[in-house]
Amino acid sequence: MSKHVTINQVARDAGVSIQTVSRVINNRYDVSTETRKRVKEAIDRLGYQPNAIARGLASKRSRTLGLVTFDFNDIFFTQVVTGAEDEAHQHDYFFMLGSSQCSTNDMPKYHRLLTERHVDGVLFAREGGPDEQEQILRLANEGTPVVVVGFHFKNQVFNAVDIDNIDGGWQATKHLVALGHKRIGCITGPLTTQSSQDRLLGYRKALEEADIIYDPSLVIEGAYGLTSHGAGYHGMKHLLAQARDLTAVFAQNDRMSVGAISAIREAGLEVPEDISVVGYDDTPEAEFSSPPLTTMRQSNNRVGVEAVRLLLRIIEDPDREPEQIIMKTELVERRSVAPPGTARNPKGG
Amino acid sequence: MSKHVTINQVARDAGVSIQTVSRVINNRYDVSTETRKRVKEAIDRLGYQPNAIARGLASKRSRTLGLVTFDFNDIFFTQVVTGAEDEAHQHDYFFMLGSSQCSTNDMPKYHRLLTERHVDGVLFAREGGPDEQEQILRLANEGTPVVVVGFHFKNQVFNAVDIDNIDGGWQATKHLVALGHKRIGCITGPLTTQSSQDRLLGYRKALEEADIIYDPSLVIEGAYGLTSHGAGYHGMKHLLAQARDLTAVFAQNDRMSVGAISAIREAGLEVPEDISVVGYDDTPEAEFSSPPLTTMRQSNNRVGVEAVRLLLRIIEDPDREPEQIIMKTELVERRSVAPPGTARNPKGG
DNA sequence: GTGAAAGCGCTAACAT
DNA sequence: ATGTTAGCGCTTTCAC
Repeated sequence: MSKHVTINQVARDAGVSIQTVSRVINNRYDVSTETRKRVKEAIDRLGYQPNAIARGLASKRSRTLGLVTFDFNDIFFTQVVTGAEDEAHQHDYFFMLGSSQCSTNDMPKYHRLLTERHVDGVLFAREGGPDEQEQILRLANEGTPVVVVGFHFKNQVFNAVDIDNIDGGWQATKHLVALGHKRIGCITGPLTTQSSQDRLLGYRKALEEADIIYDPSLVIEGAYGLTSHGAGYHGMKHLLAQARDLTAVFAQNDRMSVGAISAIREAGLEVPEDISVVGYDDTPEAEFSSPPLTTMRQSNNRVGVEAVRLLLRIIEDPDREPEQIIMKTELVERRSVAPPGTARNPKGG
Repeated sequence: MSKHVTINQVARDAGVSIQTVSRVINNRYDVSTETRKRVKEAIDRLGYQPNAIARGLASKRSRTLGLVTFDFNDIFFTQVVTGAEDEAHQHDYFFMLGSSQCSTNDMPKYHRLLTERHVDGVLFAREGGPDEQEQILRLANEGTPVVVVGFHFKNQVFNAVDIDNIDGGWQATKHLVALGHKRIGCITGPLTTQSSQDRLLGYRKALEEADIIYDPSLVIEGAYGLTSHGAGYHGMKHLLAQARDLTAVFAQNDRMSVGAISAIREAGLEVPEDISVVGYDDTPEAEFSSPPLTTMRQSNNRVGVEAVRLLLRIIEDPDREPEQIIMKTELVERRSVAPPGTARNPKGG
């Protein structure tokens, strides 16, 4: 219950008007060096901290950003959030959480963030369904600063920071193809998400380039988030039943890869001797799972940082042209991949 | 840029004064049913949303909570956060993120949350060092509503929600002991954390009860968070070199277990035939790693929910007695554990 | 039960 | 370069 110092006391202490103090804390140029110094001293002396709530009310800028995430259990998003939070703090912004699911007939949380808490902008770190995407577009059209992360709109340039998933899927698959694999399975993420579709597109592209005919029965849909491991496991079981001549799998995230490997082992097969596995994300477990995972690496932190920078730019200049930042991925080679036919004893051994 | 409806317009529309509207939105009892109805209609008609910033300034209650986490990459905390956020929203509270590390000579983020953003309370979902703990105690003494999660103070009752880690470590180890294991290794979390110390305490207790002499050379310190896998891997390598007669390991989180299993395999041994492994957390990967992990399960979401409830109670009544909520853990049996000596061929085969 | 007045701590627009 | 005057949109007294 320590009494907070107000701008008033600082003004009195420094022998200036409230206004002048305001100018100093807002770094305005029109204050004489001497006055500025005097005010700053008073601020330090009294330990004054401007009240962000009052500033927000008066200036109509809350210096608060809304954060909408699907869940904190997907490594991509948690890393993005970490980067985003850091960058926001650098600019004296704070994030407010608006992630949690709401009861169906409720208003979306980000809406409340906008109308009640008056956040200056919103970072969407989840790919919602078409409904939500439409909402996002509408929001942006109404002039709300919005940046999306982890997906982007294909038919228009929208403020977004994303990973080049087509290229990622292509690189992952091409790596397998280059080693001589011809029967390559694919366990996708949820095909409602663009990232999964894109990674699948990259997969197909790599096959085409190698004149390998695309076989839909080698593709099975998995899941992101907490259920990934299970999805990878069951997906792999299915693929194994589907095609015993499979020699490689591209699982669209590392968690699914781990689940897939589990299923492969259960079938009495070895990774990579019988079946090679490529993951995606280069999560921490990738390096230390058995075998260590060949996977696609991307700087998710960086995605968060760039997203906040972009969002801040939009807040400064709401009329600026939309900008789409697509970042690259790189292949990390470990031990879950080998040329086909390296099994010590043929299949099932 | 849609003009926000203000309380003024609602008052005019309903033909009442501003205060009456205020009373209605604050659910005060001293409004006649009829007036209340009229006001509510006006609110709906105009789509009025009270401006939380203005309310905060006037009432000195921001309806905002500060959230301090170590990082979002530890499953315990992310799940706690998910539960906490949900519960907060139910009570019209929002969370502000104050997690990120700050430059050394900077003020801690949670301090800015308190002095600048005027959050009504702070949830500490990380166990900082002694310095931070002292800060937390000081904050609380000054009357700031604070709840800590994931650890608690042993020498005093402080507002905290935590897991009974001693019991958890005891259960995990006892399970191994009951199967006949005598040489049981332990890969702890960072021993600077209470949870790791407690789990270790439980481990020792279980050994003692079985008259197994505690051998410090079987205990090695690992890590939480992103580096867990690596720590588990290296820790296990170390243990294996240290004691070839080891038949079981209690790794204090699932990620370390996965890393440990990797190391065990690399040494040409099998899990659980040669070495049994018990993890902790029952993370999603536990079920689908190979082999599926026997581990300790706890409801982390629930921890978050209870923490917010407690925090809200404190905010309502700052003078209430401190309360410490310690939740239980349960063992989940899967396939990473077997009685000792089940190897098909003896060690190294 | 309802309204009028005052003010939360700051910024904006205009003065000087 | 600095001060004055008005609010921002609410809640809080305290009237009636």
